[in-house]
Amino acid sequence: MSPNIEPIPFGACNCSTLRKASRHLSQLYDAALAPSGLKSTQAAIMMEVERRKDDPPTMHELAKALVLEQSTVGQNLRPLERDGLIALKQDAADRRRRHVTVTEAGRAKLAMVLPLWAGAQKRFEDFLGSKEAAELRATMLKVAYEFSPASEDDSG
Amino acid sequence: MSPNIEPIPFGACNCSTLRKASRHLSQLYDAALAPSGLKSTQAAIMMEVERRKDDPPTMHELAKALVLEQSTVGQNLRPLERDGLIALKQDAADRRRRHVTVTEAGRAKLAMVLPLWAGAQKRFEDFLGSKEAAELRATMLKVAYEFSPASEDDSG
DNA sequence: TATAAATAGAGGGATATCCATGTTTATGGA
DNA sequence: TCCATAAACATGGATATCCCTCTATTTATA
Repeated sequence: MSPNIEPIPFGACNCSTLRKASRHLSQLYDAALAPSGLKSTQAAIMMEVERRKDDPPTMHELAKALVLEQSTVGQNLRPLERDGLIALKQDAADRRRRHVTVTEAGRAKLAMVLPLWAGAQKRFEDFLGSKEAAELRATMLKVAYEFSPASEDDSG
Repeated sequence: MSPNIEPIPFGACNCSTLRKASRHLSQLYDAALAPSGLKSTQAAIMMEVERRKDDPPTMHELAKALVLEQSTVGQNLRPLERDGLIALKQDAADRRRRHVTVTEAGRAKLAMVLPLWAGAQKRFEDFLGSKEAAELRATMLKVAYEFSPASEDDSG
C-alpha cells in the first residue's frame, strides 16, 4: 500500500506560487535588460550600491539590504568585479570588511540599463495597474523584511 | 564626467522586490522542509507530478505548469530521479516524450513532507492573514500565467 | 515518398542561491 | 598580555535557473 496522498491544497502553497511569479517576472525583466548585458539581479545589486555611494556598504550590509546570504553576495559580486563594474575596497579600520562601490564603467552600464528597466517596469504596471503594483511591493517588502516565524513558534 | 544617476525609483522595482520576498520565503519553507531532505522546489515538482498521476505529464507539460523552462525541469528532475523519488517513462506513441511519475519511495517522501509544509504554510498565514495570503496567491498566479508584455509592445 | 518544418528533450555554459565550514581579524575578559 | 568569542568574509559543494545549440522524432507538405 502506498500512502494515499489525499487531495492536498498544495496548489495553494504560498511559496511555490510566489516563486512561479518571481521566475516569470524575472524572465521578462531579464529579457528587457538583455541589451545591456546585465541580468535583473546584477542590476539590483549595482543600483543598491550606487544609491549608497556616499557611504559604501560592506558585503554584510549589502546582504541585509538585498535579502541575500553573505556568501551569495560574494558569489554575485564576482562577475561584476571581473567585468570592472564594481570595486571592493578594504576598510582601513577593520580589515575584515570590504566596501563595495560602482566604478565609472559601472555607472555607464547603469545609464544604459535605466531606460530598459523603465520599459519593463512600465509594461508590468500597465498590466497589473500602478496602484496594485505598489500594494504588491508593500506586501513583498513586508514578507521580505518582517516575516520570521521563529520568534513565535519555538516553544514546541 | 561620470553619468550622474539621478535618484532613481529603483527601490520601487517590482522584479527586485518580488525576488527579495521569494528568496526570504523560500529560505523559510526550505528550513521547514529540511528534515525531509527535500527543498521547496523539489516538493513543488513532486506534488505537481503526484497530483497528475492519472495522466502523467511530459517534461514539457510540467514546465508549463511550473512556469519553468524545459531545460530547467530536466535539470531539476535529475537529483530526484537519482534518488529514486520520480521515474521517467518514454511515451509509446511519441518516442520523444518522457512522462514523469512519482515512485513508491517518492510517495513515502511526500508523506513526510506534508506536515512540515503545512506547518510553514500555517506560520506564514498567521503572519500575513489567510485572506491576504489568498489574495496574494491570486495576484501571483495572474502575474505568472497571464502577464506577457510582448503582445502589446512590439511595434516600436 | 522525400523532404522541410516543427516539437521534445538533452547538453554545455553561465549566473543565482543556499548551507556548512574554514580563515582572518577584532573585541572582551581574566 | 593571553585567550576565548564573535564578526566578516572566503571556499566548496549542491541545487535552481536561464539561454543557446544540438539531436531525435514526428508531422506537414510538395
